[in-house]
Amino acid sequence: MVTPRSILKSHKLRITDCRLDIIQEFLDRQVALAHSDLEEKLQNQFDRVTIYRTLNTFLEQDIIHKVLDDSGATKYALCSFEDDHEHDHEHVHFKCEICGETTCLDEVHLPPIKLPQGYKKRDMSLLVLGTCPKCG
Amino acid sequence: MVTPRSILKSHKLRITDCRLDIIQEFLDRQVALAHSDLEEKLQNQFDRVTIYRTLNTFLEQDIIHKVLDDSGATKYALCSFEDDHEHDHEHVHFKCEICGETTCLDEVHLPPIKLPQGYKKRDMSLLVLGTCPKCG
DNA sequence: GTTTATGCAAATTCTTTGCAATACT
DNA sequence: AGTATTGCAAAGAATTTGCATAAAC
Repeated sequence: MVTPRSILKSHKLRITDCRLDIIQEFLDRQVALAHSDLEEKLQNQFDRVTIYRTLNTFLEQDIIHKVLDDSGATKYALCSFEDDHEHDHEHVHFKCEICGETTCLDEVHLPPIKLPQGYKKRDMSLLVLGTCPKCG
Repeated sequence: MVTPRSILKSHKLRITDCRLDIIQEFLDRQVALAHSDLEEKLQNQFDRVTIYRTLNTFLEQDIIHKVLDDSGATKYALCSFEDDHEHDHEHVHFKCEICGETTCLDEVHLPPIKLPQGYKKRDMSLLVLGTCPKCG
């Protein structure tokens, strides 16, 4: 079972309240979160800087990844730990233009893409913009 | 033929040096550019603020579009004026992890994607990360 | 006890806004 | 001439850095 604690332990990171709370937040809401979302949620519990540093630590450790966003804001989401076998490097996200939420569509898989001569692919991210079920 | 001048005219925008130079820069280099790239290139010719405003004007007029980037920097690229028929709302970009350049892969087309129940798509952007022909 | 994370202050970078001067049509 | 754009100064976000204190192992 995946818990904030187990995630930190498996990455050999110290267990602190801020880290636990941030991971918990990602687990609870299955959407991509920006620094500002976390700051708002964990209001006054942790310093703004600590949240930045925590996010950067998690990025380095591949606990979270950046989610592309058209608005300019940097958003993050948990890397999926289910299919951990080889970190599948394929991200499909949906951003609702009404509520602004970005969700990971883990169940959607990208068909193979043919790239022009000479290009070598290592990772792919698809961002779909539109209307989500809640807002539709 | 597409020239900086013709682009501005067809969008009913006034013809100014800054606008001409920025469009020219996009035409010359077929890559996505960040504000900082333009600032560097047009060094001391125009104010930083003017470049920001020009980019925003072009965005509103659909002369350029934002290109997703994993680095956090906002990048822009010209909208393709060839297949102008209905602004096809499908963007495929390739970012080389070695030289950092992002290019539009106009020749690559996304196969139709099946979204889960309730999601309605309006636009899609694919970012492929890897190695480009020059760096490969 | 040693190492690492946190909080606070402050520095940097990125982006927007207001307003007078300038350039475009 | 009338309107939109530019440059400059300044304000406001977003993000990073340094250092002493506090917490984790």
